[in-house]
Amino acid sequence: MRPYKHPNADELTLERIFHALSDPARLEIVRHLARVEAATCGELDGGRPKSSMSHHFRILRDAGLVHTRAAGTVHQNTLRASELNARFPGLLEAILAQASDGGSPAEEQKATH
Amino acid sequence: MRPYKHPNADELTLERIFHALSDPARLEIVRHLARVEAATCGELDGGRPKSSMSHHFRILRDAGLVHTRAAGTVHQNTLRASELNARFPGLLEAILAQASDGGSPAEEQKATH
DNA sequence: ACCAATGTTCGATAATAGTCGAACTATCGA
DNA sequence: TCGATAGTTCGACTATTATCGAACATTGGT
Repeated sequence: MRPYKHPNADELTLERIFHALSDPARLEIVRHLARVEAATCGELDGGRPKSSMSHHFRILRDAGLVHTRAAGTVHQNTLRASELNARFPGLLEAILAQASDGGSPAEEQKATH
Repeated sequence: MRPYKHPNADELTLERIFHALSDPARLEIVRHLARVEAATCGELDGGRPKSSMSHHFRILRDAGLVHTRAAGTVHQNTLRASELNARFPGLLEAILAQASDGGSPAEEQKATH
């Protein structure tokens, strides 16, 4: 559990990002993080075991979508929104587009800017 | 080989789209289609057998990214750019962003608008 | 020091996905 | 009608990925 390895913004590949987002659990995590700013792994499990969540978070980290930082006994996850917007303009906007079907469009502004 | 089944714009899901784009061959196909307007399956194989290409095109069709229309003995594939832009604004822009690394940004304008 | 809580890592298993040859279908041209 | 061309479908094999329990590590509180 030594410090996490996060890829630099210029090391990200869309292929890896798309793979990370192709899983429903992970897409849900990303959308949730877009709304809440920061969240622990435990807050986002949908009844899934910890080992599964850890797996998904690792893939999100490796893809460069999520940043994880240990804060005491808890690990805070954040969307790497500004870096993603800089490297792939429009991507986050697209990810959150469908989530707003029937919801408030204003909700998304937090993460896309 | 009866007429292809293409999902309607409102039936598309990001999960399916992201899965379709998570394969390097398919991402390459989409990027190529963004530049050329229309292309046959055969034009886009990278030495891969026809059965593999057919598989990839089916996934791209099912995801709603590509439209295929039989034109004589050939099948013309096109990016469903306008529908994708309407449903997931920013998505195509993001897909083509990385492709322009070191290339001409003007190239992409064709498909994103 | 001990305990509880939060995640990670490991290993096994199951599910999903990509690859490719071969047989098949449909269309066009001679 | 025969042959050539473009893709699809099928089936088998391989590889990648998801799931989950169990053991482990780290931190904070008492």
